[in-house]
Amino acid sequence: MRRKNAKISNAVIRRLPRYRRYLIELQKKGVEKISSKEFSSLIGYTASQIRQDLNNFGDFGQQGYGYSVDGLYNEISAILGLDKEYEMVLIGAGNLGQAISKYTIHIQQGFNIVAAFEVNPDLIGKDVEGIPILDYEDLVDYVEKNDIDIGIICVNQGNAQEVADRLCFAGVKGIWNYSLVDLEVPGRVALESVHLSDTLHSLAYHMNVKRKEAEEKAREAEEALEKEEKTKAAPAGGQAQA
Amino acid sequence: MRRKNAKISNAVIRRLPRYRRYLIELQKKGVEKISSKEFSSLIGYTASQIRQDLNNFGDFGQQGYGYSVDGLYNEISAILGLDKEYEMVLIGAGNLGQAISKYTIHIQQGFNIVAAFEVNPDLIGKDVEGIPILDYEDLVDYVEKNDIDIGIICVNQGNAQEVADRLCFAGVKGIWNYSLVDLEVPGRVALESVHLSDTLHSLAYHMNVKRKEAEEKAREAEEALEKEEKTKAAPAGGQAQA
DNA sequence: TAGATTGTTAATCGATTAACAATC
DNA sequence: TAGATTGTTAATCGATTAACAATC
Repeated sequence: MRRKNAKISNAVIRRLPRYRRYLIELQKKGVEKISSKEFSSLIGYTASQIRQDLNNFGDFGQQGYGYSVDGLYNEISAILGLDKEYEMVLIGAGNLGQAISKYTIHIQQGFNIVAAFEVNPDLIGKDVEGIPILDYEDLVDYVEKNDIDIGIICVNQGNAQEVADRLCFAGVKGIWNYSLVDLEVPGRVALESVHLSDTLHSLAYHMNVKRKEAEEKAREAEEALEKEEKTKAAPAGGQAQA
Repeated sequence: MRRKNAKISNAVIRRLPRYRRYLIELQKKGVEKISSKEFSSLIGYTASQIRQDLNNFGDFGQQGYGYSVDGLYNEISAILGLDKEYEMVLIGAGNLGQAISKYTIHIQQGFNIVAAFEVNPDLIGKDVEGIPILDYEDLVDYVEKNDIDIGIICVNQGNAQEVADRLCFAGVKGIWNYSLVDLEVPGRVALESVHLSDTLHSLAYHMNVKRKEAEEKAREAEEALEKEEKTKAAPAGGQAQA
């Protein structure tokens, strides 16, 4: 199988998990093969885009046949690195941190959260579904000794960069950031930031656009109605166009 | 102030909340004005892009001066609709739902969560920081009677579309979706999906790319070293280029 | 006024879509 | 083989960057 080595655009990468989700659904339904055309009508990307995307990584299909659902699922999983295991720590065991951890433990196979870290003495010593909550001061030591791959940052804005610095110093390979800040990390560390409030603001924008559209439409309908009534009031053919 | 009416691309919209976050930081620091060039070095977009983005909505700047930090903050907030209030309900009061609600209540001014809905009888009748947890069967009725704007979906995959259907039927204007599914909603309803696992998978991909890059580099360094040692072993000037 | 910086048009770059030859 | 569908090249579309005239 041929591999291309050009840099893959981020737009493509963001689509891969979605392809994978739909492939899981197809597997559940027992579907064995799918053409780019069928996949297109399911997932909403053009068939052309699907073929282009996949061909960034190899020739996964077969002319005249399509793509094997199992095969494609395995390929995409491997491309995303989901055939590997990851050791993770959580920093900030508040509501959001605890929820994200539970969510990850239950839904994400291969992503193992092994410890949480806190500054709050009321939480240190407790646990989140079996994950011990340790003292934040011991973070660097723990990450180094236990070869942690990923740090999940769920602390408040002000401390997020300091947490990231410690994690990078201690040698993590990736950071999953839920704080509101845009972190700075060295080039060797991968960073994925989930700015929840940004998504809410984007939602608010789109709601307002739709509201304005609806108002505009209502206004036009009203005008049309008024015009009609005027026409009715005037004698038929009264005001000619000329 | 002139307003353009062409459709704004989604790429622009996604940048607006980020501009706003940086403007808040500038306000905190007491900065009163900023040029697109200064803003660029802060936020990481090009000065040209910043001016283009803002000019989609109006002439917010002043030649020879720059942009007023307060003024721009207010404009962007208004564009995003953050000068309004929103009534919200949560559907699915599990770990993630509760955490998202608490997060939203505490951090997002203007977004009011007024009720949560559950099918689990152990949760119905309890509350989340003062928000009552009600019976899911009463959702439509409650949304209609209380003019709810936004529904937050934090239920499991299988039920998400059904929840969305009920919310849309009851008349919400927007849905903030945390389920794993890509929901179908009528055109009049705004939808923002936060696929947390997709972001984790994207992180895994980038980690693996960086790992491969590092391995490649290490391999090259080793080869270079081997070559050097061979050269050292051979007599100086032994193998000439000619 | 001169200098600075915007708003906006033009040029470039990149991503998506269309078309079709290759091939199963 | 004929039909179907991929892989890939070419065309189009859209977004970003550069350049500069307008103007504070």
